[in-house]
Parts: sequence; C-alpha cells; structure tokens
Amino acid sequence: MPFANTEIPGKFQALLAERGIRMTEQRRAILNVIETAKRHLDAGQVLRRARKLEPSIDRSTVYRTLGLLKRHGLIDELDLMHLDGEAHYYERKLNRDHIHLACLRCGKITEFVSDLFESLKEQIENDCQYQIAVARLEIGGCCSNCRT
Amino acid sequence: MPFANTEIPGKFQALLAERGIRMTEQRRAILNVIETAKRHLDAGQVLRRARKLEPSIDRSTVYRTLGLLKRHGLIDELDLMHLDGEAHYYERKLNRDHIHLACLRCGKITEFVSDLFESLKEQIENDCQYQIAVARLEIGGCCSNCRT
DNA sequence: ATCTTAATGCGACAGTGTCGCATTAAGATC
DNA sequence: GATCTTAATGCGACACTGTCGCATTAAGAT
Repeated sequence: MPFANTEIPGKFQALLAERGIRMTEQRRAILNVIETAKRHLDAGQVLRRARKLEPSIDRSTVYRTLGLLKRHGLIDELDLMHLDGEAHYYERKLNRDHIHLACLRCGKITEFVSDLFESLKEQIENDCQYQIAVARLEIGGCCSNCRT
Repeated sequence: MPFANTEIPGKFQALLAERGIRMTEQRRAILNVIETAKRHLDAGQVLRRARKLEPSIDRSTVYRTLGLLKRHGLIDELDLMHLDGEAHYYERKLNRDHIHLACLRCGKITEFVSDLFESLKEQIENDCQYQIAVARLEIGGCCSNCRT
C-alpha cells in the first residue's frame, strides 16, 4: 500500500500466529494481496486478486478476514470520499496516521503526514477526555495537477 | 442538527429559491426535517420523518433531495465510523467545520471545533497545493462516560 | 388558464455487507 | 502419521443502501 513500504512481508501472518489465529490458504492469499498492494483496494478488488492465488475463495471469506484484520488493528478502513460507489477501502496500518486527500476531479489519492495532525489528536484526547482508537481525516478537493 | 442552533429555519428554502430551484411539498418536508433535526439522521430516518409531514414521499425523492443539498453545499455527508450499518448521515453545513467523535462503545456522537484543525487545513492547502472542498475528520474511540 | 419543464413516484436494479448452516481442514494431541 | 476438536470455509439467502429510466404530475412563468 502507498507510502513508506518498509514493512516486512509476512508480518501479518506472524502477528496472527502470535495470537493463536489459524492460518489457511485463503487467509494467506488475502494477506498477501493486502501486503503487496500498491494502492487502496476495496473488498471486491481484494477478492478478485486473491482468487488469482486461490481460486476457491468466497466473498464472505474476504469480508470475514477484513473484519478480523480490522479487529486486530492491522488494517484501517477508509471511505476515500466514496469516489467510486459506496465501497470501503483498506490499507495496512502503519506506525503513523496519515491524511488522505482525494481529488474530486481526477480521483487521485494523496497521502500526507503532519505533526499538526498529531497535536490535534492530543488536543482532542485532553480537551474531550477521549481515548482515540481510530482517527480518519479525509479531504475532498482539487489537486494541483487538475488546477493547472 | 447539533451544535449552535443559530440558523434561521427556512434558510434552505430561501437559498434554493434564490438559485431558481423549484419548491415542492416533498422538498419542503425534507428540508424541514433536516433543519429541525437534533441529531444526525441517515436517509432512511429522513424519509420516515418526512413521511409524517407528507405521506406520499418516495425514497428516491429523499436521495435526490439530499444530493441536491449536497451539490449546493448546504449539507455535509458523514460516515460517523459506520456505527450502525453502512448508511450515511447528514447535517446542516455550518460556518465552521467541526470534528466528529464517535464513541465505539455507547455510540454517542460528540462535536468539537479547534483552531488547530483550521491550521492543519491551511497547512494542507499550502504544502500539498490542494484546494479543499470538504474536510471530514472522524474519530472513533471511547468517551469519558464509558471509561469511568 | 395555458404551457414548459423540472420534480415526482414507481419499479427494477446493482452492489455491499451479513448471517446461518453444513462441510472442510488446521493444528494440537497422542 | 492417525485422530480429534473446533475454527474457518463455501454456499445460499438476505437486508439494505443508493441509482436510474420512464411515464405522470405539478411549479411557476407567461
């Protein structure tokens, strides 16, 4: 998935094994797809790609696996301003939260990290007495390419 | 909708009239529902409430009207971390963007404004050369009530 | 009162995501 | 390696959201 690709492939598998979760051919295929994806994929795209590795995989297995990874905090679920239909997109969770900018004209997704974002989250935790589990900042607008 | 309820009821109707958009009984009912709502409503809830004022209203009219209001920048569409199903929630657009905090335990939605958020948006516009149309910051976590 | 055309209701549809249930296979145990 | 327990799978059915085309209705200008 986008951004620093410093993650070790197979990390998901190791992390799930640690927690005593069974590994199946289907899961291996799905994890592989997500770990090696270069862009944000929705559930349907994950299914189609995983089927190339393991043709028997069913739609519901993909949803169940995505749910599993979400519950274990290994992936984040995004809407990306619903640029294309109503599906959700998934990406590996990295050490640092990032902001998603979706160009409403060309559909390009840009990622951005910011210390200000980190400060804002801290402010919220303090001022609102909130314990943040997920923070999703999505921006829709017009990218520089589309304005020139 | 939540927050400072300083808006004049009927404002939507006036704004749409200004732009030469036809007013119908159905639209009046839907606008009324959204303008007087005290919490975030999804399309289905808007439909049910609007039907109490104008029983003939169809589902597709609600969707078309929500689309109209969105296109004219009068309402914002939210996901609220999909606390309940996959529907979208709608709220009157106010002068100032606010952050939505969704408690994953009790489902309570809290709203929060922050200068830091405004600065962050400025930073993004500058650093990324982006023209922001919509900025949606949604946070999932645990509210103070649920932790005591 | 007439006319144009935007807006509506209706029906059909595609897509996403969920669930129950019978079957299969992971991986622990011997 | 064979056996066993139970988690995971595939399948089918389902609910729900959101979209669209089309014939009909009614807004509001004339």
